[in-house]
Amino acid sequence: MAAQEGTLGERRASILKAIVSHYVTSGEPVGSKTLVERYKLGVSPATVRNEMGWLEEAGYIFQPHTSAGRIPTDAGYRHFVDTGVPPFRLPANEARKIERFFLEPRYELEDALRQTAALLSGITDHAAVVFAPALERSVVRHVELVPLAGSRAMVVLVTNTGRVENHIVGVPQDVDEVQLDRAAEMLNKLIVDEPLEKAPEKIAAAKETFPLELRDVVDATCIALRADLTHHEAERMFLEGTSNIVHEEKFADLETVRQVIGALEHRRLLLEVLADALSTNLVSVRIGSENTLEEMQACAVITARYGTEDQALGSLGVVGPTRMDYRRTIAAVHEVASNLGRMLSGLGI
Amino acid sequence: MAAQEGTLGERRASILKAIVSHYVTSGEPVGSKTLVERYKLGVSPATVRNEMGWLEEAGYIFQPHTSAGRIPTDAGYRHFVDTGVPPFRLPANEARKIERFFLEPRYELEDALRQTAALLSGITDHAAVVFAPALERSVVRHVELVPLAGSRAMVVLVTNTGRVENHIVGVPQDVDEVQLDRAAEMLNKLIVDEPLEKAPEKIAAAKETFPLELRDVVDATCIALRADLTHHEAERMFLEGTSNIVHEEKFADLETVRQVIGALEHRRLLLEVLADALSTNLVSVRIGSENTLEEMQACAVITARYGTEDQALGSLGVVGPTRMDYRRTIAAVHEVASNLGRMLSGLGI
DNA sequence: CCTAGCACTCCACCATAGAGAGTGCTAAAT
DNA sequence: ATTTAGCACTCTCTATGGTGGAGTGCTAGG
Repeated sequence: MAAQEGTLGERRASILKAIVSHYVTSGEPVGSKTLVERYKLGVSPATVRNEMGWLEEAGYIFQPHTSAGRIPTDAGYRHFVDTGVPPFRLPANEARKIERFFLEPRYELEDALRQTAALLSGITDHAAVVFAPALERSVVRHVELVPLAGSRAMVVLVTNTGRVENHIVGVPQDVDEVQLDRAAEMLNKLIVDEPLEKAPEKIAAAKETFPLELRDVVDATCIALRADLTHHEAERMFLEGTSNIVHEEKFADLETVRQVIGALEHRRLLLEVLADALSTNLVSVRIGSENTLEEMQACAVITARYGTEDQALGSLGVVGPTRMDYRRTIAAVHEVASNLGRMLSGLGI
Repeated sequence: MAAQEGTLGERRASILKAIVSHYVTSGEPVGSKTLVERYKLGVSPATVRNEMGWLEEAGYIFQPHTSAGRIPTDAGYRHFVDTGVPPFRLPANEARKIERFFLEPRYELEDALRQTAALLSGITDHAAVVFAPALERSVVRHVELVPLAGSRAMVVLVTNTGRVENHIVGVPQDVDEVQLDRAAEMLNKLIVDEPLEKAPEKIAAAKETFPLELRDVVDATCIALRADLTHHEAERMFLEGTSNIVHEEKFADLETVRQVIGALEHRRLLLEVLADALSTNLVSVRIGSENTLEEMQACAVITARYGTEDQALGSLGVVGPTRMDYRRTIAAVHEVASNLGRMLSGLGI
């Protein structure tokens, strides 16, 4: 029956846990009396008060002012998450909702990812973001050069992860459609089934084998691929449920809300926030001040990678107030991530 | 010197104009004294009061409570927009900002459109949305069938408007890559340079010319094209600057903010809001209750189409509080739209 | 080591009052 | 016939002070 308790005693741990649980749902600072009434702690309010004094000293909770109840600090939430989470499953109806969502047939990767973000947002009531499979380790499936008007062409790249990138390049006046086709054919021979990362160098190495008049086009394609690879990552994220940030009074003031929404819009920043989810195997939780991003210090960010056991395809997560139901949210993120991974591998991605 | 005055007298018109101007910048209900002090109306406060009484009767302004100043109604803003706008140009530095933005080289349509939305949002300080060129009247440039793992293939469609759509389809086990290539080649012969709208029927009509073993694939492609055409429009919009909705205290209460942001997230709704911009040639302004969408009745929506003189490619616009600087915003929307149109036609789109 | 009791602190709520802004009306002035 | 000055009135906003309640820390006793 002894719960994990970290470095606190068992009683202190359960008091802290009760404080977090209660505060998350009520939103009001919680006092000793409420605590013993609602949670079977088996001690008197006075004892609880003593322990709360200790917990405050240790930095797990704080008082907004003298003679108010206690509120968990970031460290308090952290302890709660680290010790209280494992044995939790989503309520059956939500689990089924997820399952059913991933059984629907999908025809478009972008669509599917955006809707996944919407699903996650809907289940958690927080803002949700999903990153498309990373290009770095993707394998080239196909390259196409499509002529456009005015001595331009479009380089279309298809990867094994279902991503389709396009890039407009200039082509010399005297290169016609037939020649473009030939260039594309040669390029395909060269880089199909190669990792995209390696593609540019492969092409560069084989440059001499291309007819002289096509070299400009090949150069441009090379640059295009490299650009897709580096610059473009931040654009392939799907953010849904921003309105949830405003929804609740869980965020103290409007200025905070503005900051958070502003930060969410900054794709590049958000990319960083979710980046390290790719390295951890399980669900990653960043609470308040644990976020390096200043605008996010009022938030908890919960992320997970999705993909196969051995290889991460991408990552997803939610952003909400530190005062959130961690157990539920973590379970939801985990569940959606693993379902998405399964679906994509079912699609042969 | 006589300003346009609509159906009101000249003096009433200029008083209304003064009220709108002042309220938009100050945010406070404006009274008769302030009015004569700041705007050279040449009459006494008492006279202004009389006229304000008339304007209130006529529904152009209202009092939040007895003995407060007046605030423009939607009809008041409407009158202001209809009479006060024509002679206005963006401040030079902003005009230059737009110009410079569109001189930068662009390689990717999606990128360009998203950044255009960000630009528009930055200039106007409102939420901005840009719709990609519509698919309906686009012309097919290229179709490609790329094999994926697990008896699936990806249909990649490139249009003359620079859009690249993709769609995953199932293919029979016994169809290999060579056959897919052949099918793609035949399809290209059939529908390249045709309007996308016509493509499915074209293919259906020529179905008999395809070898038996390819007909399933061709059918699937047909369905994919049709799906791209109909279902997918709402997904190709780029929304930026949502945080501006929260930014200002121009929106009365938080609930309104939540509603607006929620509506913005509903891509399908937003599509409708911007849809009729395609029909009007100039800038369209919808103020408050003029919006059919209930959640948007606290907003002004300003939209414009972009494209060539004779053909609209797509539309863009901003969403902000009814209390906005209409002249500036309208000028900005107009300017960005025409610049975007010019840029795209420069790209041969 | 726990608990009951108690004095203390501070917020949240309410009522009250006064200042200020702006109005509508009336009567005088142009 | 308009316009203006004057005035009483209304309503909000802010500050003020008082009260109740929740919650605490401390102390003394179990």
